[in-house]
Amino acid sequence: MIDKNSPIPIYHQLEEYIKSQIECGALKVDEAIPSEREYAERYQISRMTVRQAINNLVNEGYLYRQKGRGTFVNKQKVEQKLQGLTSFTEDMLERGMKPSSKLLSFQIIPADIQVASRLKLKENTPVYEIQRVRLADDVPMALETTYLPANLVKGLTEEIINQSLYKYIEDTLLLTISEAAQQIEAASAKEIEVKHLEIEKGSPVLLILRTSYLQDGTPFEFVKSAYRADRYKFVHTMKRTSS
Amino acid sequence: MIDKNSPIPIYHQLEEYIKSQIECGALKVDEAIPSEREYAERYQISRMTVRQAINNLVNEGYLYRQKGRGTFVNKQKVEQKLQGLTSFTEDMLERGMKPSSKLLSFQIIPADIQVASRLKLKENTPVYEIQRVRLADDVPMALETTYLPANLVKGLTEEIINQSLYKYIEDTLLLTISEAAQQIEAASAKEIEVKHLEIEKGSPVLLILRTSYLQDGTPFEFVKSAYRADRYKFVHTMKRTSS
DNA sequence: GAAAGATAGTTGTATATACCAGAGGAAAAA
DNA sequence: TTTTTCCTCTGGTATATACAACTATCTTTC
Repeated sequence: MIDKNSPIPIYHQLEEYIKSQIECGALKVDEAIPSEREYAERYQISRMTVRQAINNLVNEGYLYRQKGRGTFVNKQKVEQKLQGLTSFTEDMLERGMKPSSKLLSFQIIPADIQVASRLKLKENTPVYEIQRVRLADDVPMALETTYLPANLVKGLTEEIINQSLYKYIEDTLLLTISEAAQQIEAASAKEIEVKHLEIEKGSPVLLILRTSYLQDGTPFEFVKSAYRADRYKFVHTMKRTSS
Repeated sequence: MIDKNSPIPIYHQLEEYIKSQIECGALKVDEAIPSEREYAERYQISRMTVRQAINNLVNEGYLYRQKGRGTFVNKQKVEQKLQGLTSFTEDMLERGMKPSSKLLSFQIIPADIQVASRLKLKENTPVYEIQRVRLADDVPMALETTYLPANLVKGLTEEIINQSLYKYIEDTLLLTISEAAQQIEAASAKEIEVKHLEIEKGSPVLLILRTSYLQDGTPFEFVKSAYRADRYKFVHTMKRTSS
């Protein structure tokens, strides 16, 4: 279960293990999980390491502690899914469509002023540029250009981006995607968009500029997307913050 | 500053101290705070204790870490407020512009199929229809049509809607606005939008359809807005919900 | 039988130490 | 001058240990 020689931190392995135990029902709601000392003993790791794993799960709301009694499984939080930050792939699946991509270009280039500013990098810092036509049910839906700091996502290959970039970032690089700021506007299709989206010149497109951040606030992704206005609507929910 | 004999845990004392330093401006946004080792040395406490204090502040969003560089002060939550549900008036004030309106029509009409569906009413139920040109710094920004169930917001007058509708609903009718669902798309300006927004035929516009709900889930407002694409961008933030 | 005390188990706080990995600048080499 | 190497700073991970504070149970005492 716990592999000390793995490059994945022990506390993270334990976190995943406990989470899986909760999800498969081996640990039930309001039931005490094994004590910190027991985990330490069982897997021959330090109690402080166990604490680090449990602390994270407490912060994420999976567990709660009671001094002198133990640590218990929390009720699953009912997430409001609609407003979540999702990739194109996740978005399309949610809408019941089959997502696919056509890769136009994939290269490392020096960041121009806009990209550098969005990713909080110095100008000309190397970044991946990935340009794709995004398809839904095999019909062009959007023209998307993604920029990633080259030093953050080393070893990116065509294969990976054909799978799920977000999955790679979260599961392999072990980075935690936290939040994103989006800017949405309407525009007339430019030459390149006319060509790849198979629309007429002057047709309206929905432009979405997104900057995504890791938990520590580091920007890790800047995406420019141009969606076909006749095929795509952006949907989200908002809460009223009482003044 | 740090009292080892206090019954208050050391890490908590340090937390409060760092927070006060942020609030009084001694530590500025995006500025590095002293390193963990420096705090440990300065107050003769263990680095792990310092880490515990800083961890908590990171989890609460006061600080963010960057491996190899240091720990930095985060933007205050006030700057992260943009995501809230706001009226046009509040939105423009937030952007530093002067909002105003030109009332085009104000009447009670039977709900058509779209409006009835959005407000969860039967067709032909009476609703207020308010059509306005929204101006920012005296320049047309959007054409907006609002629908309100007549039985929910009785006694609506032109005066009230020239003030703040949200204020009236919350302060006078004592209804609590909870959340809204929005649908954002791009389109080409229609005849009526061309006329009132002073744009050319075929210009792109940003369409925003919003349904707002009270705390008990009752829809109380349906708004159709067409914004000038060259003057308005919709901005918001999203959180990543871990799968 | 009821109250008081001991006991064992839990999490909470704190220290000292060690090594790893990323970032950045200084020194050395080309 | 430009490139490379190295050193030192940073936070990240992990261990071992100790005692405090709280909870629940068992045991003794009244």
